[in-house]
Amino acid sequence: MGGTVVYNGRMYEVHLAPLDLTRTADSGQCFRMRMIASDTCFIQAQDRYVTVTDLGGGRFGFSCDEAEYQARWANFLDAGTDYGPIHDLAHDEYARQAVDFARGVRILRQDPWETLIGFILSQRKNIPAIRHCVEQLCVRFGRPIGDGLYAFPTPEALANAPQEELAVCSLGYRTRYVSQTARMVASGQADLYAWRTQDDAALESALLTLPGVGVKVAACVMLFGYHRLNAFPVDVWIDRVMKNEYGGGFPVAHYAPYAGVIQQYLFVYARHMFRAPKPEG
DNA sequence: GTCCAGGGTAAGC
DNA sequence: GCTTACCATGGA
Repeated sequence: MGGTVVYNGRMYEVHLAPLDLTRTADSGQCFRMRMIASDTCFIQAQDRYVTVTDLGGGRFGFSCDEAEYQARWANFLDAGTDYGPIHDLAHDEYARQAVDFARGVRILRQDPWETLIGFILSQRKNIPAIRHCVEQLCVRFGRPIGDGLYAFPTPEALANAPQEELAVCSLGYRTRYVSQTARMVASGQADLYAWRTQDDAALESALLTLPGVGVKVAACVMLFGYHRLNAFPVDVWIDRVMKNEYGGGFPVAHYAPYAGVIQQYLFVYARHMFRAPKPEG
């Protein structure tokens, strides 16, 4: 824990609003993004890493040059999307509260393979446990990229890993899911990048053919790995919100084609409310 | 020590 | 089609 924090002396400054580093890092969509100070987060994705500091006033400092920011991190943080019109869709009191609380959370554009493995691991685990598993996989099977850091493992690396070595990463019964899915991807039987051209329904069907991927994990991979903003994952938290606040039927269609974004705000808000319940509530 | 976690699967109805 | 037990592990 703690890990290595790298400041390489470079700093590229950019305006990016709204962006809430803390709530995005803790939003359960990315397991290699974490706060390392109250205003600074450390992001690892595939074989790259960066430190981002909130400078105030919507300005952020990236520990890289402009070329790398433009080539990688602007896209990762979905800098090109205007979230304002999505926020305006909130049409009931609870949704408005969720948007107000979580409006700085962005839907990150993560790599499909990395997202797929992360969410296969996620089943019946809490977020800190998922982070631990992902980090173990990187350390044990990822390529060293300097400064004590490791890339996310390739499909080939996980496909060739003995299951007993995978199990050391606390994967539990998910070990065979990871192993089998990695083999399908490494062999080309499942071409995650070709699937980018499929429509939502076809993409979901393709994801559901992978071992350890059901409708919920498929929705998470679609939303966070393919940026399909209408994908609507229902986990235990969203299930509670739908039952407690919406009588069991959330108006998903009202938010099309951005239902997944609202879902993410509801997820972040619900977890916050559970941790910090209202006085007298 | 207990309860729970960004669920999937297979068996049973 | 819809329920239900079972799955391993660690965090809170």
